[in-house]
Amino acid sequence: MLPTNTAERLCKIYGILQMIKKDSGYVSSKELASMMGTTDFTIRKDISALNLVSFGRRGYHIGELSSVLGKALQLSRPYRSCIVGLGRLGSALLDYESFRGDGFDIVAGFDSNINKIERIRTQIAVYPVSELDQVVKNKSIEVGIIAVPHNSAQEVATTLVKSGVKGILNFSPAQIKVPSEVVLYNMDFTSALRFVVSQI
Amino acid sequence: MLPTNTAERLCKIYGILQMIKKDSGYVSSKELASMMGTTDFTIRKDISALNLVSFGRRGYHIGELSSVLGKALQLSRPYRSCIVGLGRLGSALLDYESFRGDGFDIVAGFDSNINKIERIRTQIAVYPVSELDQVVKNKSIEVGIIAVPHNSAQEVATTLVKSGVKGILNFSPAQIKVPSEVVLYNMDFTSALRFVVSQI
DNA sequence: GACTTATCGTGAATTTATTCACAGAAAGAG
DNA sequence: CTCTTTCTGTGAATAAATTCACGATAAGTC
Ligand SMILES: NC(=O)c1ccc[n+]([C@@H]2O[C@H](COP(=O)([O-])OP(=O)(O)OC[C@H]3O[C@@H](n4cnc5c(N)ncnc54)[C@H](O)[C@@H]3O)[C@@H](O)[C@H]2O)c1
Ligand SMILES: NC(=O)c1ccc[n+]([C@@H]2O[C@H](COP(=O)([O-])OP(=O)(O)OC[C@H]3O[C@@H](n4cnc5c(N)ncnc54)[C@H](O)[C@@H]3O)[C@@H](O)[C@H]2O)c1
Repeated sequence: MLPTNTAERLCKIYGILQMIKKDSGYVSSKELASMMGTTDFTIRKDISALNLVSFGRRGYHIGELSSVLGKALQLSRPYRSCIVGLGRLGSALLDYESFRGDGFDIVAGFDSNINKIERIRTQIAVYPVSELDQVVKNKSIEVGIIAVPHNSAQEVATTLVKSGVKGILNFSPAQIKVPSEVVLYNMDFTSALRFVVSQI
Repeated sequence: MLPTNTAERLCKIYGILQMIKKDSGYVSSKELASMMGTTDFTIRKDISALNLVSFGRRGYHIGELSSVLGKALQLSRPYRSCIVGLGRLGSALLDYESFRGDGFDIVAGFDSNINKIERIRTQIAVYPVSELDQVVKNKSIEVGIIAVPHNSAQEVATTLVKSGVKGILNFSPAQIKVPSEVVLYNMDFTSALRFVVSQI
């Protein structure tokens, strides 16, 4: 498996490639490095983990690199995903159309508040959280996005895992636990802000 | 200065301490480790960088550790912050009351859309983005949170830096550049989702 | 007060990540 | 066709981060 830091950077590179796809067909390690705030050797080392052979003095062919990365990172097919908790943040995520183009198919939203579910206006199907297990199984949802208050986060995570979700993106500040075979990534805004001021 | 990973974990620890403050007065490296998904030696090494002396068989005194961490990470005073871009995400952030309790004083919001500014209902003062420079200077705002579309992100970042902001949290997927003395942290949801599926 | 136990602090060992240095490949110029 | 330039790929060197091992300390127990 790819080293963690390498995988993280490769995901970033993949995103950049999607954005610049229309531009001239090649991109160099130096250009990528300057966009990502790292060095060209790091980029080359990262990419060299993919056994891509594309020499010359023009850099990497964007289409080719993109496709190799897509395979290595398993990004070449869309992932069925859901959002749990449709408050301020969750409903913003539900409405974010770019996810589809980025390879994430948001196919369901869940909330515990029935009134909220009735009021919500969106293309995406929304359900009471009591149906989470059933819907996740029926729709073979693989990724769960948690946007509930921190005191409900563990409970939601546990249900998601039981229902068969393979990966979780957690927006709550709660420290949740999942079995080691399930991938968990935390996006804690407050921690991020704290890190920023700690580095000032 | 603290090693990057250490600083990041210490911020997380600080957040945990704030949450469990009411509980019994001590917490051990093992407990922290299990909450954070790391090991007890790592926690102890991290904390040992702070020259905290607190022996015994009860672990760390929560109040004491919290105060030492607050000093080391410069978190012991509130930081004046602003949000630029009051769309779906930005307005959710503007409304997130917990930031205040977490030591971040959101004192202004900005948007380029005048109609939006008039319609927004919030306690926090909102301004057209044309006044950003002036307001940031007048209110001595230190931290900027970017929630504008990716094609405006660099422009906003440049203005924030010119106005004197010291740290930036960027929610757009754009790869923005700032002078090295300004702290930049990116929260790219799509990259995070990609990382999750790459690890599945 | 001696004994037991849970926990910390930290130097040393190990693993992981980054950086360097340079050979090799292709594109373009003359 | 040869020379120059601009890239990549990668083994070796360096740096950073994590893990281990264990002595030291204080709380609780008898
Ligand atoms: N809003 C922000 O800008 C912001 C910033 C930082 C962190 N967060 C975190 O993101 C999470 C969501 O924040 P928010 O502002 O959207 O909160 P919110 O209160 O607006 O929304 C939470 C939603 O979750 C629903 N909910 C509660 N328990 C549930 C359960 N067990 N199952 C399903 N749904 C449930 C509620 O009905 C509500 O609709 C929180 O953990 C918060 O700490 C939000
Ligand atoms: N909404 C989400 O859930 C989500 C998810 C992932 C990433 N993001 C990113 O977060 C950012 C904001 O997303 P959003 O969904 O809130 O977008 P949005 O379109 O709802 O809001 C963007 C806001 O920025 C304002 N704006 C545009 N240019 C500006 C400028 N130069 N100065 C000040 N304000 C300006 C617009 O008027 C609008 O109000 C985007 O970069 C998006 O890619 C959002």
